[in-house]
Amino acid sequence: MLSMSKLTPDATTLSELMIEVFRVNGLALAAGDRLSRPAGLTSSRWQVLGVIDHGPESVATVARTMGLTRQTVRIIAAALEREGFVAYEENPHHRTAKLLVLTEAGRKALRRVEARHAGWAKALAKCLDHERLRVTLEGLRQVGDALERDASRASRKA
Amino acid sequence: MLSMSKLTPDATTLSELMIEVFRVNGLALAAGDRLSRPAGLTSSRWQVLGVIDHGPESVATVARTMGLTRQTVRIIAAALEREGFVAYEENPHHRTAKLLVLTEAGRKALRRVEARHAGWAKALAKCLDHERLRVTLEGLRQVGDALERDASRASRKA
DNA sequence: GTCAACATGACAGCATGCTGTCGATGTCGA
DNA sequence: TCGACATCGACAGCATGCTGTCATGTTGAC
Repeated sequence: MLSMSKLTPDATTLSELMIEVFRVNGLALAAGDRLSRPAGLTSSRWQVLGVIDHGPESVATVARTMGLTRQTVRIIAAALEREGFVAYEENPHHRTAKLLVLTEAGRKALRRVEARHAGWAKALAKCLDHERLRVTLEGLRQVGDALERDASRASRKA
Repeated sequence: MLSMSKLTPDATTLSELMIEVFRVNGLALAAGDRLSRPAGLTSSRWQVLGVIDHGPESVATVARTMGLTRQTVRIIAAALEREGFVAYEENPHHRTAKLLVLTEAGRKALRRVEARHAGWAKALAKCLDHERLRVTLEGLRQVGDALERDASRASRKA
């Protein structure tokens, strides 16, 4: 995605935007890991805990919520269970599809990460202009929507 | 990165921005794969070819240029060599550090992807307002810079 | 009630990124 | 010239995502 020879100015700006998206994506993932590490978590594990904080859920449901595959969540859940952050609970509606539920340690870790995250986001936002942030978010959403239309068009053709 | 309870409005906007960055990142990667697949490539492989299009380079140099590790590029290069897109060339300045060089097939594949990419970016940019795109890029860069400062601050503390 | 879809969890295998380590090779200063 | 240091390619091992496949469970149409 880097070579930009023979592109129109608009297309060049778009390509530069993509590169910046890649950069911010990497930095944000690193920040998430940094925030969750002190609680013994990673970004993905923190996110799983966040999903089941609202109530016990099956692996498949968590996967759908997070936009990951069942298999991926299954691995994350196994790790979280091994480390005592979640437990498997019998599901009254399904014999084999057990429910993931937060343990006390899991809840405590989640609260800790959430507190760190809140402080971090607040401090970071203070360095940025709120109106500009809003405009950027809006623009990024338009780009995302355009990309999504493009993707669905491509998948229809294939 | 999803739970946003107890966040200030600024911090909430920032978090939503991150989520949108994740989304666009995924969509852009998928688009890159879609563009390069017809030429028998993936995003990473295309990018490696783009780097050595300017001239033969060692694995380590390509890695630095792309922001990946030597090991990762070594694997990609091995695949590209296996499939005939690149070849290893003797390096006059270093006996063991051979240079990656495009083969004719590699150059042809690269040109093909670049053409597809140019058309794709042009069509996509047409659906978007250029000025808005510029503002979004600018805003994203500020966020990226802030994240980078935050990361280097954190690494200094650790 | 039965049988065909569908949902779920588990397993194998793959892709692509990382780190840590090693030995070979280059480079530069004393 | 020689020795410390940096660089390079290679290997092992890990993390985290994916797909494909399978057996089992659940549900709904008939």
